[in-house]
Amino acid sequence: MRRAISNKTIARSNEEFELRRGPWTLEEDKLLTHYITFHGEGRWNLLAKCAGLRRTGKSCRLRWLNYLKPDIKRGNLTPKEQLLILELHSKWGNRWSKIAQHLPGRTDNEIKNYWRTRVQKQARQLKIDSNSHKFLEAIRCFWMPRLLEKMAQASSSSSSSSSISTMETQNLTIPSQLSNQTPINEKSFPSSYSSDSTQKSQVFDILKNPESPPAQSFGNTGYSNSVLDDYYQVDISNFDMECFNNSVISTQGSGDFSFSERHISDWVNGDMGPTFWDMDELWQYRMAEEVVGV
DNA sequence: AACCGAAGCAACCGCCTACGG
DNA sequence: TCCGTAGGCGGTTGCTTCGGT
Repeated sequence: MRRAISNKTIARSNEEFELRRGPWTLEEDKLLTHYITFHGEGRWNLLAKCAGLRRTGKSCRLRWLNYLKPDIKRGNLTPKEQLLILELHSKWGNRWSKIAQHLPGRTDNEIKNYWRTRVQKQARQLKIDSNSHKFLEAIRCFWMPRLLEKMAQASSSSSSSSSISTMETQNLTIPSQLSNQTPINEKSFPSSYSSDSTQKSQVFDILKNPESPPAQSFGNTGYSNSVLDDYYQVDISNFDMECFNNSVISTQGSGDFSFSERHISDWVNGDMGPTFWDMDELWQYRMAEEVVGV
């Protein structure tokens, strides 16, 4: 009997110290949030013990930073956020946390997931290495222009003074440090991007100086209530590759891409091959033809 | 309605670095 | 200088959800 009780006690003791894994429960979230609210972050292992959580310190830290922290922004990435990710990734590569510093409310994990699920998916479908120059060039020439156009369109719909048409986006050149052939400068922005030079230069500053403190980045800091937010805060559900809708892109000269009147005309007349209402189809079709050279 | 594959994402793992003793 | 620990980061895994058949 004594031995039975002893074994039971030992078993319970082991159970008590056994670390939990897997999805967090509501109760655990409450414990962690409550503890941090009153005691602050840091000393994660100690925090886990004191809060009564059977989790590793690492696990607690991750849960807090990626999910529970009050300023975490949920929902789809806006076009401007996507653009910034593309731009910063071209500069820094997989430095997710560094990139995340410039997207207030977004976590490195979220950005990493976005890159892997959305961006790398396209590379896989095209059978090209997502780290290759070819793919980076494709992003610069195809994806980014569409994001810019989408943002401009959104701004034009909210502001009667600035309008943008597809035709106006001809010869669009994307600011990027990805390629040396396209040095970043303020003139790189389409003229139709904004009639307000102040707005244009603010966007330019962020892309040009990503090293600047996050406080000067997008979102609710620095430029809070700035034109940037009014200008680019677009809530477009599931917006990413569908940004290519209606777009027709051609190659010109030394690898620079621009919208061409001829292709627009072709598109209007329905001579553009696959139905371009399907984004993946468009992407694969045009990329295979223009970039991969198939 | 059931099944299945793909996509999305939360969580974990392992490695690296910084720091204090 | 070495060692142990904590924290941070990028890569990977696996569960859940969604959409198609």
